[in-house]
Amino acid sequence: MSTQIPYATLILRWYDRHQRILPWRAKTGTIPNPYYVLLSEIMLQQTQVATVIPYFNKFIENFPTLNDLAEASLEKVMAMWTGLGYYSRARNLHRCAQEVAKQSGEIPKDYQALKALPGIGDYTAAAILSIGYNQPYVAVDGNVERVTARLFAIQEPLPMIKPTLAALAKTLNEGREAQERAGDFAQALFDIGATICKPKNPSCLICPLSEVCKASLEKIADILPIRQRKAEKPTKYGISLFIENDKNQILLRKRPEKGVLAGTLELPSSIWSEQYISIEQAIKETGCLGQYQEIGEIKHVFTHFTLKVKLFKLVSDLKLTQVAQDNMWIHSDELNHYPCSTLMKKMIAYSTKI
DNA sequence: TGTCCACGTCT
DNA sequence: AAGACGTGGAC
Repeated sequence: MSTQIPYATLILRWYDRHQRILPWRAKTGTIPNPYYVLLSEIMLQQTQVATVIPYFNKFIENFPTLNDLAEASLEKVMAMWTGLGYYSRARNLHRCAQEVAKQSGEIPKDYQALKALPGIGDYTAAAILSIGYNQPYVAVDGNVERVTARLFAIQEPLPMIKPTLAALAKTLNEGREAQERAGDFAQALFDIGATICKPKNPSCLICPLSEVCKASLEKIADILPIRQRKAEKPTKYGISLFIENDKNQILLRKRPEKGVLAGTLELPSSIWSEQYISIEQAIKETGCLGQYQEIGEIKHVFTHFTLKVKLFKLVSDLKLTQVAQDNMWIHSDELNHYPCSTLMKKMIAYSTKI
């Protein structure tokens, strides 16, 4: 007969011996500073602890209280955020401080009120309530997701399984101990995720949960959580024609007002399709009759697809058919006066060098 | 040296 | 409601 020690007990026992010392963290037995918690949690969004530490210290030196932050200029706040990335966090943080200062001056103790503040979403609201106010919320971030997926050996892929993982994570603090030590419990989960249950090479041998962790027992911890391989972006193919006259002007035309690179200038080009078409067909499509020589291939990555374009250069006289009526001749130096995509600049620069 | 990617919030 | 945000770390 075996009795199962609750997860929360194992986690808290470990935390009492192995917790990290962090500048925003309250010393054991002391009341946390909710402003420190809020500031650190905003900084920790998408950013690692080691990166955040010097920024947090600098902010606390300059803005010891939330009121100081609210009264500071946005410029100063932005300047101090420099290098930390995701700058909308800094703008939102500043607005958040101002809203709190304007209201009660106290950071809300209520989930909905917190979420209504700029820059605070599900995760951060739960983190502030648990760590800052010792309320039994489970803040589910990527670390907690990973710990949960391993603890229960969840093999379905993210992001599909995200809601299930969040629901499971929220069962971890059941029991009197974790309810009473909500802040410690939340931070304990983060510490385990960061120092033991790492994304790669998890240290199951020294993990307080190893004997109850399904993934560890099945020796599959290192492959969890499984992520959906994001759909490969399709590749499209096109042919573009580089045509220069004796005044060093380049033949360009305007793309349609809708769709990719709407309304920008382009080299006369075939439609981008699933595979390369022949140069003869591209000539017919564009209406730019003549002899061409292939000069290279340009690769360009859009959000939704990768584009490969074969570049051809005109090596004979040009004869335009009616299809080509809208074409215009532009000198490459004048190009800046027209809307022209990076892709086209790339292609023109390449062609000009040849 | 570049390329890929993290996974919280906002729009 | 998919995509943008921006840095640093992994390969």
